[in-house]
Amino acid sequence: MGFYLMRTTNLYAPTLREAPAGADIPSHKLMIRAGMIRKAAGGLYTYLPLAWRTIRKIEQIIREEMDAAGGQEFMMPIIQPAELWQESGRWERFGAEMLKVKDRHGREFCFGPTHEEMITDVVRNELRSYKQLPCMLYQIQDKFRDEIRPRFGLMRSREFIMKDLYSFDKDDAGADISYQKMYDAYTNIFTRCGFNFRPVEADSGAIGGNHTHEFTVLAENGESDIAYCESCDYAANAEKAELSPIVADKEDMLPLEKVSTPGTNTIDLLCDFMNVSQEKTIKAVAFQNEKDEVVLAFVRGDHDVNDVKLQNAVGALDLRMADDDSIRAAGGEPGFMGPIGINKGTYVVVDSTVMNMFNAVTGANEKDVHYKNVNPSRDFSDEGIIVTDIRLIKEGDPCPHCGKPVKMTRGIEVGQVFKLGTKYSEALHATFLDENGKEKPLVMGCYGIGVGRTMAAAIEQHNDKDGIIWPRAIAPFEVVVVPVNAKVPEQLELAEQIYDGLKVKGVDVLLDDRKERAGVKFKDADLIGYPLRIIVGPKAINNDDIEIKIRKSGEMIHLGKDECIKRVQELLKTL
RNA sequence: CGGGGCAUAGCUCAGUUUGGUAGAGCACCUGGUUUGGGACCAGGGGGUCGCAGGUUCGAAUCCUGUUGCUCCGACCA
Repeated sequence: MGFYLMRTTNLYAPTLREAPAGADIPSHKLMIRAGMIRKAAGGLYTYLPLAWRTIRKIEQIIREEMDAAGGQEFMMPIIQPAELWQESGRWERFGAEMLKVKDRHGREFCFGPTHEEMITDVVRNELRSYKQLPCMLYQIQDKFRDEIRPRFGLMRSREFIMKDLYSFDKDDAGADISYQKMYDAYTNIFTRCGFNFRPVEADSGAIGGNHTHEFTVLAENGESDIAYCESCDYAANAEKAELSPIVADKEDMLPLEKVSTPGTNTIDLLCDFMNVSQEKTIKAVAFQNEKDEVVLAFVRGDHDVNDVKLQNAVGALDLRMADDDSIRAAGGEPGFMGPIGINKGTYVVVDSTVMNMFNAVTGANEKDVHYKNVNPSRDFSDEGIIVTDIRLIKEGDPCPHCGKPVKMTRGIEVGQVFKLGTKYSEALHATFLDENGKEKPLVMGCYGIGVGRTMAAAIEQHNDKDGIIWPRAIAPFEVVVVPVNAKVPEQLELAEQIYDGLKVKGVDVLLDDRKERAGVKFKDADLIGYPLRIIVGPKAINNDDIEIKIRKSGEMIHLGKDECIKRVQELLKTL
């Protein structure tokens, strides 16, 4: 037929029986074992042909949806001049994650960890009129972030492929429309990729901005904790999920009293000693911000601190656990901290729920001493304390939308949509003239998809003990044709005929013509995870009995040569 | 960055305690027998034992330093 035969003998896909030490999660192990990726260094991977085919299919789906939503594809450099980042203030703020380099003249650059500054610079001189708006530009580009701890293969690598689109509108209403278009496009993309996913409300993080959703694939090995509601459509990243204060039953406020509580430096020990429930205690957690100032957070004993909320509450760039010396310097005592008696000027953040408590127990800032009958509404001076929601959501907490108990699950964040507002356009003076000739900053949005991570997430969600189970849309090949014994000319010829027949119909097909034993080829087919396998053996030659095996269900279909092509096309539609 | 672990053949690992000729399985090459779920037999290639110092007649093994990888905690697509 004149088609180039895509043969396994001509495919660089070195499969491995065992995964190298250090690959821990299924997607990482399987990508290595299936001959898809190889590691060059920590967080740096080569995409071998099978992986690259899948990457390109994912990219193609993204392109189609971005274009349909009005996006225009373009390309920016990966190396970016320091000046732009200094202008936006992120040269320092991005920190060590940004890989900085100097050219031969000593001029400073960075490897782009993201492209807000670049794009704003591109448009600021020539996107000047409201008539040019809205405008959406996107690229599919390598980015580099010098991650503290790259891990899980492509899930958290340092160099990674990302689609990023930037929208420019003349006002908030326009930006909302762009945001919604992208939200819908993302929904289409991840649906087409075969995911079980949820768009979740999220914190906007270092990138800035005020409204954002993360598109999260539900999977055991995800790095995000997701709270979601089965009664309504609420879903949020745990670090974002807001909580209303819990109202405790009213009690008479008893007089504040110090009690000796030797050795009770944890909530568990304290509750045992005092014979009270955790709900009657106030837990203290001490942090330090980037200026080494101490931030003391107080939540109910059975609750945990949400450090993202806390960070936002005090406007910190960075928070870490405080060391004991710093705690003492602030007037606290490790293990026995309380809000009463802390030095003025120290950040004291109290969770809203705590303020509703009655006759609670809290540390007295002296070793082996607690206060009892603490009534925050009476005993915590308003002066200098911050009262807000800093609590981490947990399973069973009331849904912020409908009040029903929420569920928790793990997820892999594969995409994120942001309303940036005018943060970057103001910093970089990217303005346009409106209908009245008035100069205004562009209203921006940015929208990212981690392409490699999307591939990894697909494997996390679709695998079994034998290997990968690709959704058809992003499989490296849709079908593999396996002559059981490629040394038998009749089998090879029939397999080639079927290959040609499928190829004519536009099916993405591979011929496993290796002169290996059948078992080897079957094992590889399962490992690599082609959605369909067509087996051409002696039965096919003698009895016109060709077998189609469906990878996902394991189902085996027997049919004749004449029906084969048509049936494969039908089956593919269901996978 | 903090805390643990590891570094020996392409991959998985033994050998290190007690210093004395560098090993196995898988993979690879040759020949033969096999051929519907990772075959078998015979032969073969392949390692400056992460790197640099030191101790010793002699170091994969002991000492010091260093680098890389990896797992656990704080960042993120």
